Amino acid sequence: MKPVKIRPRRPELWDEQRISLRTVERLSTYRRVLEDLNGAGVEHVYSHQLAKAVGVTPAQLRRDLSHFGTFGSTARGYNVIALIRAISADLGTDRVQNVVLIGLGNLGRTLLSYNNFEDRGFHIAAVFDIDADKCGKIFAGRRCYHMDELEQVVSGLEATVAILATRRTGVDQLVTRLARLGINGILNFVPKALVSPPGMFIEDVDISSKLEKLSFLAKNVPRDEALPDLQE
Amino acid sequence: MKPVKIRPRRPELWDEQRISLRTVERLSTYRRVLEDLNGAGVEHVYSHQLAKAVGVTPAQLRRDLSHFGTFGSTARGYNVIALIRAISADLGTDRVQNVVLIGLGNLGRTLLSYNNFEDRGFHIAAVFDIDADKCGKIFAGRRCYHMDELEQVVSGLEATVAILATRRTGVDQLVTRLARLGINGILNFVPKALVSPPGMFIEDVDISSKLEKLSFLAKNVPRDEALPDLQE
DNA sequence: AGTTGTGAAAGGGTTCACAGCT
DNA sequence: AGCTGTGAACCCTTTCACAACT
Repeated sequence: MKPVKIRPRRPELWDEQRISLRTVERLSTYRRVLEDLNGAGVEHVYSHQLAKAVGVTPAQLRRDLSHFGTFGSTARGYNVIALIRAISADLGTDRVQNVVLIGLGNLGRTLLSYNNFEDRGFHIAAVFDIDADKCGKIFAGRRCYHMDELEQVVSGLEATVAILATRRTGVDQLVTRLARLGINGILNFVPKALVSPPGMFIEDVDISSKLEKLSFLAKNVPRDEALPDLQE
Repeated sequence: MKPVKIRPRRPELWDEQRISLRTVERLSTYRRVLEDLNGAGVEHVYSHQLAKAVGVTPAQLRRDLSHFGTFGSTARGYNVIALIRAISADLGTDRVQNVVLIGLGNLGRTLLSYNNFEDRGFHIAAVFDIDADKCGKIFAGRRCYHMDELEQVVSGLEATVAILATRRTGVDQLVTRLARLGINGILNFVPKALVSPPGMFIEDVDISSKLEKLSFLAKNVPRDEALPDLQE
């Protein structure tokens, strides 16, 4: 995975500031664990404590954070709330973002009623399906629109991310349609390798693939090789 | 991500055969795309063709495959069916595997009726929930068992992988219970950093985290930096 | 004494480029 | 001519280890 050149908040770092996407992924988990600590009333945490709780090395945690600024104090470690705020700001989840959901099958409806999204700063603002029977009906408080209304509805939402939970047929055209609407990130549940237009980021969620990985490990890795800290 | 020492099928390669887990993950997608090609009647494929279809470089594809044997012919490239068989054998999905599903909320029920698992060689052989109201009832053809029956039911299944779709409370104890039952792989949908007993592999599926990654990219990456081939 | 942030080193993964083959 | 499989080079990521600090 190539690192990505980011647009830093402080212009003096503009040139050649590169962040690994792995670092970004870990930021999510850091924040989630920090929320737990905060809920438990913890105010300050040392890198080795937080690192243990998320399953990384202290050095990696400190390195990851150092890309975004210096948050720690030598005496007390990291202020939990301040660090949550800082990570949220970097991820862009410090304000609620509208996302669009396409496909209201079993999976789509489950995602729609998945509270975790709202908790983490994402609001499913509109839902779409091709099935005319579903359109007009209300699902988890949202009226379902027909795919034909996509352009019209989405343009008013300022959404940049779409969740794809449709069947395989026609997804490629759908992706280009979304790109034209200003969507530049897709969370893809369709088990198919999408062709991504320039400027579009696609994150695949392939659950079967994870099962296959586990199957491989169960089959090939001797018990004593399996380390407790194996992380993704 | 550390590479993993595997138990090679050919003993002459025993010492120091190491496979990157990234390679294993890609194997899944190779196979999926190969199935498509096979369905379209394609018999042979060159590395550059297959690589383009899955979104990796030809060199990487060849390198990945080379860890498991030599499958290609200089003249005709790779035989599609033979390669599917070889990858399936390596992943361990050449025979159907029983898996266990724990938690029958919205998500659990969706996973239960998700055909993709069966298509890819995984059979959900038993489902469990704590809710006494659900137990005894039939969901997608499977009787729901109570968590108390876990030991009794699972021991007869020869399952090595469990899918966790429960609430957060009590998951850690659940993981150790599963470990004692011979489960050594967990597909975890619970948004919590699990502590993994020795010998246990845990794959987290954190959908919100992927949204956060997309949010970061949308916010920080200049349009012209977003490459069409950005893969995970 | 014990922590953070970070140069430098080590380790791991990807790509290059070509020998060997058809 | 054009492919595969692979040593070697390159690049990216993680870890080490320590100066600066409280």
